[in-house]
Amino acid sequence: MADAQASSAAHEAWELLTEVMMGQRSRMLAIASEFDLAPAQVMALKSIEPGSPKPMSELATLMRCDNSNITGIVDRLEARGLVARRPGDRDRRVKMLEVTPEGEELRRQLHGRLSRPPEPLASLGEEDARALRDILARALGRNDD
Amino acid sequence: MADAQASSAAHEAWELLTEVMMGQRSRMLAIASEFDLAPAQVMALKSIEPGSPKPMSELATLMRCDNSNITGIVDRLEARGLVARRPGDRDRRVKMLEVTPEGEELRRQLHGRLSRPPEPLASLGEEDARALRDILARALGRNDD
DNA sequence: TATTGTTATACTCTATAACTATA
DNA sequence: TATAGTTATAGAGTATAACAATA
Repeated sequence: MADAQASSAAHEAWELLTEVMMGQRSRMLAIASEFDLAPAQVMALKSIEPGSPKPMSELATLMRCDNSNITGIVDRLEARGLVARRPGDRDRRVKMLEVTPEGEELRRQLHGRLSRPPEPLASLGEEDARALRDILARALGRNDD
Repeated sequence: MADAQASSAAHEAWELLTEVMMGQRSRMLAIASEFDLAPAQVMALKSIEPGSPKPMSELATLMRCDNSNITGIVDRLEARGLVARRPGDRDRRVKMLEVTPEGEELRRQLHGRLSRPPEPLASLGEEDARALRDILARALGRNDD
């Protein structure tokens, strides 16, 4: 019964969180189209960190989609000069993805736009913002004790 | 400078929140495919509440997409017997969308799967869960004071 | 034999523009 | 003229299956 009580507050929190997320959908879409990128392209670009090339299959895993999709997504990013395919060193079947200088710049701009807290969070008082941060850190297992 | 401090905690909270949301993506996709629905179809079905028919244009607004997309999405839901188009009472140009009994049942099942808090939230202690709920309620303007 | 990435195919989502039937 | 919904079209994402090169 302690369990039922516990899940009630978590349940309500999840419903509110869902609402926050839904509210961000249009913002994300707007930012993506600002940069003339499809949402999947944004996700791919965010996933490839400068300085640490990734096999295509790893990108597929991160994006939870089939390898065959990645071919097209990377084709389009490569056509725009944002990422590049490089042959793998050991296994000649794999192709490593890396961000070009242009890609890095766009990535920076994207991050600048996406990392800004949306209205609901920005409107929180300092005390609430800190408490929220700490609770989320615990939820994600970033224990600071 | 109080502002810079304030946005720092909100900023960190937003980064953590983004992480929570990303973690839910595959869950959402999995649940959608469990019911043989595309993500946009899930969103449409969730948006049409039983007992309160909606014009197609209103669905387009809710889903942040063009009217023309809604035609196809509703076509497929209607072909599966989940929603129905009904002529508008006053303005004969509009078509009202309503959920069929089958649609209501599927909606119920969907909600049952989607409304369950995901791992990070479910793992929170009761005190954190309540605090999280209250902070999110304030963030969304659900003031209880 | 198994795996990485590609290609071919088919379906869904998306926006734009042109169209219809109403208003 | 303007609006609600459709159709036509084109581009992008998605999964499946078949394939080439490599392991």
